[in-house]
Amino acid sequence: MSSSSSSAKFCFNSTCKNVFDRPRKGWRRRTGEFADLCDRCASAYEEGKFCETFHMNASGWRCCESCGKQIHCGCIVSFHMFVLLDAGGIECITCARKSFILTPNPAWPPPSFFLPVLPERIKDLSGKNWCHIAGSGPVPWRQAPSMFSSSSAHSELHPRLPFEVDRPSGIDRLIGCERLSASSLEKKKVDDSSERLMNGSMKLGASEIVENGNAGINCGERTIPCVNIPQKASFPRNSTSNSHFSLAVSSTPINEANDQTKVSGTHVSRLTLSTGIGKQVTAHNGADSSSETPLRNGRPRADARARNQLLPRYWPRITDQELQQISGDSNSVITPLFEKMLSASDAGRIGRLVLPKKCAEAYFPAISQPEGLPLKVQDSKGTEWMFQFRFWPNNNSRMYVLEGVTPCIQSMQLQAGDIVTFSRIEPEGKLVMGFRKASTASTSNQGSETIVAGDGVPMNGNVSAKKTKPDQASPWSKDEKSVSHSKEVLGAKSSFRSKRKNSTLNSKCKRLRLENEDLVELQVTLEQALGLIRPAPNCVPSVVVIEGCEFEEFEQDAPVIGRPTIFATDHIGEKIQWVQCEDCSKWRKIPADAFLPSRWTCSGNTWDPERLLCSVAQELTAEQLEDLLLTNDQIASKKIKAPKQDLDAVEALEGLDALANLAIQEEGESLTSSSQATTKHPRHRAGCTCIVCIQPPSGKGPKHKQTCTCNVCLTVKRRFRTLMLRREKKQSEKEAETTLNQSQQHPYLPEKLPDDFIQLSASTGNGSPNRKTVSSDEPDDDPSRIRSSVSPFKGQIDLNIQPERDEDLSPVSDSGGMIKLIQDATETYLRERLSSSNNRSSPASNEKQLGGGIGQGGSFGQGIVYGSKDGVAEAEHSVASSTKPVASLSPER
DNA sequence: CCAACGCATGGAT
DNA sequence: AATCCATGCGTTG
Repeated sequence: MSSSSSSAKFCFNSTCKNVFDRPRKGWRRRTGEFADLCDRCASAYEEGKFCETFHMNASGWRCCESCGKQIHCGCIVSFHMFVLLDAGGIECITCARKSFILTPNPAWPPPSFFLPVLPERIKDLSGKNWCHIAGSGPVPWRQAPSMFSSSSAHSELHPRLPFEVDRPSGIDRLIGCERLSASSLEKKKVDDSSERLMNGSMKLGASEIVENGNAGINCGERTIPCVNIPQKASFPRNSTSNSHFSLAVSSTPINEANDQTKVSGTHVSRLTLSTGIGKQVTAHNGADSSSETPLRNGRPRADARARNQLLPRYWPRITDQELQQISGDSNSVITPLFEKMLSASDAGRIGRLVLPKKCAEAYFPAISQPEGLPLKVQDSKGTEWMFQFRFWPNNNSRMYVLEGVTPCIQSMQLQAGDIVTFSRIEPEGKLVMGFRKASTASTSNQGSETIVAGDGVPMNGNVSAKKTKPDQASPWSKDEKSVSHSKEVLGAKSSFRSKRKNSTLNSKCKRLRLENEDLVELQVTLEQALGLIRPAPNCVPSVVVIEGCEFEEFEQDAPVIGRPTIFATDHIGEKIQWVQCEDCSKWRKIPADAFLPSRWTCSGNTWDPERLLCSVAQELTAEQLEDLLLTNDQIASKKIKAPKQDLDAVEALEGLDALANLAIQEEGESLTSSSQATTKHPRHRAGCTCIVCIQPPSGKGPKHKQTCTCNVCLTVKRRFRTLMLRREKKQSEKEAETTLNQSQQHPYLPEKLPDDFIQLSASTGNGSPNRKTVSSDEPDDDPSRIRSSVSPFKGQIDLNIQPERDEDLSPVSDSGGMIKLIQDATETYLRERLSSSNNRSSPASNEKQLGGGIGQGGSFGQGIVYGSKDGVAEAEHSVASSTKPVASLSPER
């Protein structure tokens, strides 16, 4: 492998030139090879004293801004010893590690710069030539952009290297790569890389480009036509973002073994630690590529398999915390390999984790027999698990699975939507499995890994209470956010809708996998949305506490969307609201019963003519306002405490969520895509709560007796009624439209039970899923089928019915529980419905009130009810009512 | 009857 | 159009 170093018999240290018999490896040269040193120099290097020993008289010494320690900044030997500070100056790596400020530093060549992929002619630049560049003074900033370019291009082609630890957020990557160039990701590598660079890069001025002249040399003959790349240097977009890097990897020089992968990784890790370039590199991390393979002298197997790029969704985004967790205090080098969001079946009790083919082939042992191999994988706690790594033949291809993962998954308490990460500990090569809960909210100052999304309870969009997070209790109460919140909410909602319906908007959303940025957006907007939901005028929501969560139920009128306000009591004890003007952000006092349109300004302050103008000062002092907001936040944060600790509760809530989602799903769409962070499984809709999706691993769900009057059951019953009413409404509308009065349909019967409803019911109540009798596969529009199964005249709902089989009216196999519950609900519903048909009142009138009869929206006192046909209102309503069984009919289109 | 296994299917990319 | 992969489902023990 080494042309120069292996043949060299002299110490690479030009000031030494000792002759040695057995070279010891020193720093990594730009060629990717290592400087062969004599014992003495190698020792000095390993002790971090090389520059002190040999370069004391050289230029480029600077002091750490924190501890004052002197670092030889201009030297390749020491470049891993410091980071460049944004504000200028440097900080030694020790201090940087402490302060976690390893922000991207574009100054240094990318790791790839040093990797052994350079053409031979470039290798000749090593040694003193390089010293002239790097060792002669401060970091060559001017080279940065071009280096980045090559970095980007190159990193694209390399598996993720040990140092390449994403910031938890990964947002910049999303921006720079996944989001902006999503469409290009699957293209050929060259196009791909170029495009990514273009998209992900900060455009540089022409002068900078020119100044990057030598970048081209370095790029040389790489697969990526680097000539083009400097045009669009891939500068970290998020240079302003608060990123930091994992420092879990060792920054100390590591003696190299024969493993080139590790070698480069080790080297690079130093590099990254010192420069932060890694973050930029991670913008394309993990993307193995065929083009790297022949160039690298890495482990043959990995290279041979790392022929194809991993899909971005498998790129490891392991966080520093995770890495540190994995690596512990050791100096192990962690190589994040890939990650995967658990699908329902992955997390299910089958115990098979489907591995992305390319990942499996790239990073796991080669297997030729379907039986595969036992694979030892260590989790982050150090527990070792033995899985069977195997494959099935599939369409002339293979499908790789990891079998026997259930215990591990359970021990990690993972569920669909959570993410498992696979890393490798070097040099042992041990596989480590980490995980990241989908619900892991953003930590501290780092963008969000994912905002609550996967585990459903809060983010299913079903909590209509004024859900807020303690730390963000009132997003709309903050000026900067309140400016556009109302528009944003509606816009975001419709945007989600669009994403779900129109895959052309964002192809990545086809799988309903929300990228981090979306999630951030979602968090904000949903929060805002929840803040916007108001009981309809004259409607007092009943508050139900379910498993510690407080829900508002809108039994009569669906909640409506309006301007968020803060309810308070004024000094004379009168109940009031405070509302913020969208234009001037001043807070105005309005009556407690006032309902405002989502966009409200002072000019709408009809209650206080003196404060009709934005120019008029607000009544509240800053202090009062602060108190108000604080109080509001506290109240809000009290409202929802997701009982995550209680699995049963979660499951129960998920059940409710499922029911809640029905209304949406009926329409074939859902706002709850946020809850479905996992890949949507093709035969189920988003938010699917079928057996596979929601069953607890053990298959044992919470059981409810027939007579159970717990909140869950009651709510389910109510929900069912709502569902029936909606169905009925739909049906009657259909009838009205077609003016086919001879419809054979019993007007009070739903055409069918939504599939998911059946599934949920069966699974929730039965606890012993039987997928053969619970089918959601085929949309069945034949009313007669399910109708028969829910026929009140049979007094039973056969939740096990197969929609395909009319004759399947077998009695419920369920032991009672939820099915009975639904049965009761059905009866109740029918009873009520029959009586109300005599004096037609509630549902219809509600509907009229809400939808204005035509469904085009109407006004409510001071407020505005968004029309039902714009889709948004419906969506909002769905969100609002999702945990609130809505007895009234919501406007349907 | 049930769970596990392993292939087939079909939606998504 | 090809491939991937989530998961359905028939088969087997």
